[in-house]
Amino acid sequence: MLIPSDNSADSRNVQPVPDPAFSVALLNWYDQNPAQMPWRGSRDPYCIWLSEVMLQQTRVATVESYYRRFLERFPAVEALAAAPMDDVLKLWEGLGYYARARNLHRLARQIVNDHAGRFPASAKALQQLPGIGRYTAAAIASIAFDQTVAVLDGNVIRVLSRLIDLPEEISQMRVEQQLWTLAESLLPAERPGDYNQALMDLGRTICTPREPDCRHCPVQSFCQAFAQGTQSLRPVKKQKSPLPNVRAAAAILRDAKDRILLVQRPAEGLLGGLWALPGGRCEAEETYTDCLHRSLKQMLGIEIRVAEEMAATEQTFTHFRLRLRAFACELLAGTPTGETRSAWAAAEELPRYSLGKADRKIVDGMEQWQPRLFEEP
DNA sequence: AACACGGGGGC
DNA sequence: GCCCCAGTGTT
Repeated sequence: MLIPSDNSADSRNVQPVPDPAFSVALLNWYDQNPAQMPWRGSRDPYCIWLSEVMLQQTRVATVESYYRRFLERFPAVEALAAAPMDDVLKLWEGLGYYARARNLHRLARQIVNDHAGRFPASAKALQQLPGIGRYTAAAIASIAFDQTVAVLDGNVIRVLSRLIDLPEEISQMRVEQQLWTLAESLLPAERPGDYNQALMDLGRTICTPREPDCRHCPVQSFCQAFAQGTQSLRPVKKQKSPLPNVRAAAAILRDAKDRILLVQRPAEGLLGGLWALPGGRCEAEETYTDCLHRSLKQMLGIEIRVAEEMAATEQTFTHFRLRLRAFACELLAGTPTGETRSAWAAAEELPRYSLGKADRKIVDGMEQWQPRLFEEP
């Protein structure tokens, strides 16, 4: 047992006794069940950093192909620092949380310009860099630099909250702090990087959110939730409120050469820096047509006529549900001007632009809207 | 402490 | 449809 099994208020502040047998059992399992990933085995801080940023809130299976493409295009931090932001965002398209790509690019330039191309080795120094929080700093420091620092991510939270059968809701800062302390107390001095990865592998493959495979768990004998039969109840999470619905309208504007108008979204905020069909969110009670008139006048200073609806799509974001409708439009007056960067894109150029999923879906479907002017023979 | 920030995979 | 993912930054 790692800590007293009762979770009464009296025992809440009792520090767990680190049991060396725990890390030994975990590392043995790790050595005998190697999980293959493109970044596994590398000690290059650039590679570890890239993989860890991509893995933030993103599954291993999703990251693998992105990681390979990214490393092929930017083999070292100097190549990334020298690249235009648009290229970075294009490689990131579809991976989501685009602030990660912006911070990645910023950090690469910082490393090259201010740190002679070298990553700092300490978790504390790493955490000062953009896009690197406590988790990522500890992951890089332990894996690439063999520093004895603990990680705490979604996987580790699940494993540890089961290990001590934690009945409290985990989003509270006090509880999270308690889990960090527990993670640190369990961390062995030897092979901290492998140990951290072993803990995350365990959470990903054995100690899963639903129906954990406790029969094959290498640390089952240490697990209080297993002993109590409460593993499916841990960790305790706060229930989420229903998502609000957001309506948005997009304009399909074509010029004489049949190119369509794209705009670049503001660098910060939702889908920041990506390209998009011009348009925006509908205000309360506002019709889609009125929304297009308003937003295109505001963004680009142009007057349009809104014609027929060409496509509609739905997308669920973290905190709202988007209903996007796209309308064929006609340019009545003016030419795109103002703060918003815009471009007329020919069909064959569309793949070069970085678009969010909803816009990409609409643009990809365009070919079917009307017969091609030039059929293949 | 609460919220903004994407998209996909598994059931 | 719902959950949740190798989290971070802002307010």
